[in-house]
Amino acid sequence: MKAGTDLAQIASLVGDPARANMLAALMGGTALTASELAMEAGVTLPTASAHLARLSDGGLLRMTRQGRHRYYALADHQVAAMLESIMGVAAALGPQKVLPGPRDTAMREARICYDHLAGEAGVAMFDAFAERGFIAIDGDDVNLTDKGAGFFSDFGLDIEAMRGKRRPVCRSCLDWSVRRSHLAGSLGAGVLDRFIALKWARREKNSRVIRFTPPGRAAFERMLRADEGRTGA
Amino acid sequence: MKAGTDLAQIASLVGDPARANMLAALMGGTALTASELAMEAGVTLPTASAHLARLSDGGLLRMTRQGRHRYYALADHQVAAMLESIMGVAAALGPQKVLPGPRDTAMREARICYDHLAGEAGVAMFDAFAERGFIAIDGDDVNLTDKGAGFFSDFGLDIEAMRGKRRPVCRSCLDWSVRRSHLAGSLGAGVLDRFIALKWARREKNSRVIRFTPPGRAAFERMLRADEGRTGA
DNA sequence: TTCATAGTTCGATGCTAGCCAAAGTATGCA
DNA sequence: TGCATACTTTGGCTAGCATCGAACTATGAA
Repeated sequence: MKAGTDLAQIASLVGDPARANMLAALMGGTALTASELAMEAGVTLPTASAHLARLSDGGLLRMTRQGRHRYYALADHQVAAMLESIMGVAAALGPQKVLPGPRDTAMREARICYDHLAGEAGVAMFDAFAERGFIAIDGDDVNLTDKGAGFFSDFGLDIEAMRGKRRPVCRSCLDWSVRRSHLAGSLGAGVLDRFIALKWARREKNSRVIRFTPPGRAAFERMLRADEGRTGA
Repeated sequence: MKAGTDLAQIASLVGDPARANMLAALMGGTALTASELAMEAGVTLPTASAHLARLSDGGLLRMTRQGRHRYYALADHQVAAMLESIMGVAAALGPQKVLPGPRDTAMREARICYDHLAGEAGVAMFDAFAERGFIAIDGDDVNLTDKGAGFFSDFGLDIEAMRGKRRPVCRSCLDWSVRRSHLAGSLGAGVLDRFIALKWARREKNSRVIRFTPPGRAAFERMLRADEGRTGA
C-alpha cells in the first residue's frame, strides 16, 4: 500500500512525455539549460519550467545556477540506472517500434550512459578489464585492483583524485541493449573522458551515440586484447 | 525524442497509485485475482478491471484464466527488476517517510522479490554461493558450476528440469535495500521454494516479508558457512 | 433451469494536470 | 540607467482519465 504510493510518485514523474524526453536527453550526461530542455521536449519555456520544478522537487534532478542560466542534470547515477531499466523494459516489449534504423544500431554499438561508455563496446570493455585483472568483481561490487590502478594511471587518469571523492570509483551498470554490465563510477567516466581527449572517439551531436575514429577503434581493441592472445568468450 | 515517448509510456503505467499498488502487491510473486488486486489497490472491481487491462496491454502483466478466475502476475523478471529499481530511487530520496517500523526492518532482513529471496539474507546467500564455488560470476552473467549442480541436487532441486526451461537458471538481481546483487533465476526461485518446503522459513501473510524459523535460521547459516571456517567479509 | 460468483463493458461525472500567453523577476551587458 | 536574455509565475482553457453505479457476460453449483 505504502510501497505503491512511493512507486507511483516516482514513476508518474517519468510518466509524462515532456518530462520523459527531458530525462532521456539528460541521460547524455551533460547538464542542459531550461531552454535546451524545453526544445528537447517540444514545449514552451513556461511549460518546461513547471516540469523542471516538479522533477527537481521530486529529487530526480539537480540544478546549478550559473549566471542567468540554470543547468539541470540527473540527480545521481541511481536515477540514471532506473531510467535505463525502464528503457530496457520498453525496448524488450516494444516490438511495435519501427525497425531499428542506423541511429539505433549505432546506439547499440556504443553510446554514453550518463557519463560512461555503454553498449556493446562498454560491455566488451568491462569484460576485458575483468579478464586482465584490472577490476575485481564481487557480486555487484566492483573494485579497482592494484594492477588496474597502475594501468589506468599510465593511461592518464588521476586515480588518487578519484579515490578522494564521495562517488565510488567503480560501479557496474546494467546495459539495456546487451543486458550485461558495463563499467560506471568515476573510473568509467574517466576512461570515456580520456577516449575523447585522445580523439579515439567523439560524441555525436545531439545524441547519445559515441563514434570511434578508425585509429581510435584500433587502439581501443588493442587496449582490450592486451599483448597476450586469449580465447574469446 | 522517441526514447522519451517509450519511457513515458511504460512509466505512466506505473505512475498511477492504483496500478502501482497492484504492481507492488504482485512483487510478492504470487499471481492474484482481479478482486484481490482491486482490494489491494483500494478501488472497485470495474476500476481495477480497467487498470488490469491497461497493464496487460502495456505488457507489464501476464494473465491466465482458471475457471471463472483470472490470475494476474508480472510479465517477467525484467519487469520485476524495473520495479525494484524504481523502489530503490523512491527509498533513497524518500526520507519523508516515517521512521522505519518493524515491518520495514523485517523487509530489509529477508523478503521475497518476485519469486526469490532478497534482502540481507538474499545478498549473504548470493555471496556465500559464489564463495563456495557453486556459482560463477562473470560480469552480470551468473552460471551454475558443476560443483553447484551437485550441491543443489543434493539439496533437493531438479537442476536438469531447470536447464530445460527458457528461463535462465541463474541471474543476479539488484537489491534495493542492500544495493548488492542477490540470486534470481529458476535456481533462486527453487532455493526459496525449498526453504519453505523444509519449513526453514515461511511467508508472512499479505506481505513480502520472509520469516525464518529458529531452526531454519540455524540451518540456513550452516548452509552458507559450509563446513570450513573462513574469514568474514 | 435457476441462482451465485467473477469479471467486463458502458455511461456519466468530476478532478487533475498539461498547455500556452502574458506579465513578472532576475541576471548580464552596454 | 536602459535594454536584452533567461527563466518563473499567474491565469485560464482543455483534454484525458480515474472513478463509480448499473447493466451485461461467463463460469460454476444446485
